[in-house]
Amino acid sequence: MNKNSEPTIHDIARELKISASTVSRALNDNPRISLKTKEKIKAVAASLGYRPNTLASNLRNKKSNTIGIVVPLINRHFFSSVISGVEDVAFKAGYNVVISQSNDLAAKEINIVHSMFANRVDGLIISISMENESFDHLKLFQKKNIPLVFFDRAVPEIETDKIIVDDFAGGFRVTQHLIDQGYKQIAHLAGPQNLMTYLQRKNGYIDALKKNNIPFDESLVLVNTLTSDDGIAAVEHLMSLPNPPDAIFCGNDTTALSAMIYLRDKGIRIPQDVGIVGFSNEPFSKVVSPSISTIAQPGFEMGQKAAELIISKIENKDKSFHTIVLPTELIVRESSKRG
Amino acid sequence: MNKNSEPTIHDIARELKISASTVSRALNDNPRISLKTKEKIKAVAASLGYRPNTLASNLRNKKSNTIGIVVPLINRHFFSSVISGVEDVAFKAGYNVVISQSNDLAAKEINIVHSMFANRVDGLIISISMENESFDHLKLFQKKNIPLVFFDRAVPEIETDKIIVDDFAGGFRVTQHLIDQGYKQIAHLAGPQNLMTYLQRKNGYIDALKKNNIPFDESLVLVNTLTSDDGIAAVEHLMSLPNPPDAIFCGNDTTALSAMIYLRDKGIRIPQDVGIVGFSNEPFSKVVSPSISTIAQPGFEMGQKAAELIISKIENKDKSFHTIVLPTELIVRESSKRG
DNA sequence: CGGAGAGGTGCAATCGATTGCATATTAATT
DNA sequence: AATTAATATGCAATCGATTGCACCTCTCCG
Repeated sequence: MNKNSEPTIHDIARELKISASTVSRALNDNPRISLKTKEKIKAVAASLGYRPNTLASNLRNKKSNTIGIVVPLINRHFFSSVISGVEDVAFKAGYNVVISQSNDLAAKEINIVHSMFANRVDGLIISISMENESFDHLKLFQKKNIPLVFFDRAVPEIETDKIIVDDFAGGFRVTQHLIDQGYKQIAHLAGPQNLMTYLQRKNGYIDALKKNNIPFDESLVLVNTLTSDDGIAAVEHLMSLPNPPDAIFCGNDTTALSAMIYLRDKGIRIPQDVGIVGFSNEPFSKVVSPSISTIAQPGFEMGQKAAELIISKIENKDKSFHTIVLPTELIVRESSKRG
Repeated sequence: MNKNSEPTIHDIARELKISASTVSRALNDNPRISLKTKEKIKAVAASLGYRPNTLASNLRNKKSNTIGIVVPLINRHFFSSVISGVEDVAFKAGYNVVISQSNDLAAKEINIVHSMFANRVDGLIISISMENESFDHLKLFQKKNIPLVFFDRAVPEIETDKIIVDDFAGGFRVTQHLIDQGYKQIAHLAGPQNLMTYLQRKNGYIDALKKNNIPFDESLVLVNTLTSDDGIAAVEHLMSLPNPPDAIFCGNDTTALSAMIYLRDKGIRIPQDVGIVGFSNEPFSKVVSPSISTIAQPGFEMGQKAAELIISKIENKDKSFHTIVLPTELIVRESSKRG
C-alpha cells in the first residue's frame, strides 16, 4: 500500500497472506468463505481503515448506484419537497441522488439529461421544462432500458412510469367550489398547454362549467407562463373586459397572489367582489391575507413514490409501467369564501 | 462489441485497426495525435454512438467529478436556494452534485457524511445540523485532504473554507433599526447557541443595545429551536412578563410570523404596539400582512461562492483557507415601521 | 481403501479508460 | 549518407473490486 493512498483489498490480502478474491468475498459476506476467515479479514480491514472503492465496484458491476433527478427549479417549494422525498427514500436504499435544474429551458434540460446519461445514472426522475417540444433526449433512456420516471409534468407520448396528481379533478373541484360560493363569471389563468398538468386543470375547469350548465367563454381563459407579472397582466386584461369576471381560478399560487395584490390596489375586495383560487399550496398561500384557497399537491410523497418506483425498476427489472395518480386536496381559505 | 452493450474505445480502435490508446488520446484532444487521425476517430465514435464511460475514467483518475452537499432540510427556501447556486456553478464546471439532508439530526448527518466519504466525493459542502456536538465525521475529510466548505452554519474549530453571512452585523442592524423606530424594550428570540449564526445574531443584538446605552436584560432573550410553535410559546411567555417588550427581534422569519399571528389574535397591533423583525427573508415575509421586516441572506450567491471555492480547491490544491463573509441587508417592511 | 462430495480458497480475466515508456516513421540537419 | 530530431502511434500496466472456474483438503461411506 502506497504511503498516502487508501488501502485496498489487496493490502488486506497481503497482510493475511491470502488472495484478494477471498477478501472481496469475505467483505461481501459470501457464504463460500468460512466464518473464521471472515472475522480475521474484517478485523484487518477495520484496523487498516479500509473503505471499499465504490468507483471500482461500480465499474465492475456496471451500476452507478445513483439516481438522477431533474427539476425546472430546485429553489421552488413544490420541487424541493419532491427532491426531499426522493432523497429520503433513496438514501435509505443506498442510492445517491444527483440533482440538476433546467431553469425551464429546453436546451439546458437536454444538456443535463445527456450529462446524466453519460454519467450512467441507474435511473432518472424528471419533471420536464415548460419549453419542451422534442423528447429525443428522454427516449435515449428508453432505448438503453434505463428506468425513467416522470413526476408532475409527464410526457404522454413516452410510455414509462409516471407519478402525477389528479389535475383534472383539481381544476374541477376549484371551479365547482367557486360556483358553490355563488360566483357567476369564472375566469381561468392557464399555464402552457403543452404541459398536461395545465391542460388538465383547464379541462377540469371547463368540465365543471358544463356540468353546471354555465356556458364556456373562451375569452375568460388566458394562457401564459404563470409568472408573477403574467398574473398581473392577465388580471388587468380580464378586468378591462366589458363583462369582467367575479372569480379567477389561477393556474398557480404565484399568479393568484399577484392577481390579488393587483386587485386590492384597485380597491376591489377579495373575496366579496372577486374570488381567487390558486394551485399548489405554496407556503405563502396560507399566511398572506386574505389567505389563498388552493389545491394541495403532496410533493414529498410524490418524491417518495417516484424513488420507490424507480428503485424497484432498477432492482427488479420489472417491465410493466405504472401511472400513479395522487389525489389532490382543495383547501378553502379566505380568498374564495363568501358564504 | 457485444450486442446490447455500449461501444468502448476498443470497439472504435478495432474498427479503425488502431490502438485504444490512440483513440483515448484523440478523444481527449491530446496534441500527440494528428488532426487527421483525430477526425477519423471522432467520426467513428459518433457513428457508433460512443459515450465515454465516466465510471472507468473516474476509477483511473481517482476522481469522482462529484461534489457533495449536505443541508439540514432540502425543502427550505434558504437551503434550496443555496443548492440551486451550487448546482448552477458546478454543472457549468462539469461536476455532478449529490445531495442529502440531515433533517437537523446529528446521527443522520454523520451517516450521510460517511456515505459521501465512502463514495469519494471530490469535495463536500455542508451546513451542519442544529444538534451537532462532535465533528469527527468532518475531520475525516480534512485528514484525507478532501476539500470541505462550510456555508452558513460553520464549525469554528475546523479550519477550512467557510462562506457565511455577517450575522453579527445583521443582528446589530436589526436592533439599531428597532431602536431608531423608538422601541424601548427589545426582546430577542435566539436559536441554538452552539451554532455560530445564532450566537452572532444575539451578539449583534447585545452590542447594539450597549452602543445605545440600553441595559441588556437577560430575561428578554429566549433560546429555542425557532420552530413555529417555539415562536408562539416564547411570545406568550414574553408578553406575560411584568414589563413586556414592545419589540421582538426573532431569530428567523418562521418565528416572526407565528409571533405576529399570536399577537394579532390577542388584539395587539403590529407595528404600533409591538414591532417585529425576522431573519432570512423567506418568500412569505414579503407577502404576509403586515409584511415582515427581515434580513436578506443571499442564498443563491452563497451556493455559487461555495461551489467556486470548492472547485478551485479540488483543481488547484490551493492550500490557503478563506472565510468569505457575505453582507446582509436589512429589509424594512411594515412590521417594524412606525415612523 | 478408494472415490464421492462438500467446503474453502486462489487464479486470472474482466469492467473501460488512461498513460509512461517504447517504437516506428518521416523530416531535418550536417 | 548518417545522425538527430520531431512526429505519430502502440504496448502493456494500472486503477480496485468482482467472479467463473479450477483446485485442494478433508470427511464420510460403501
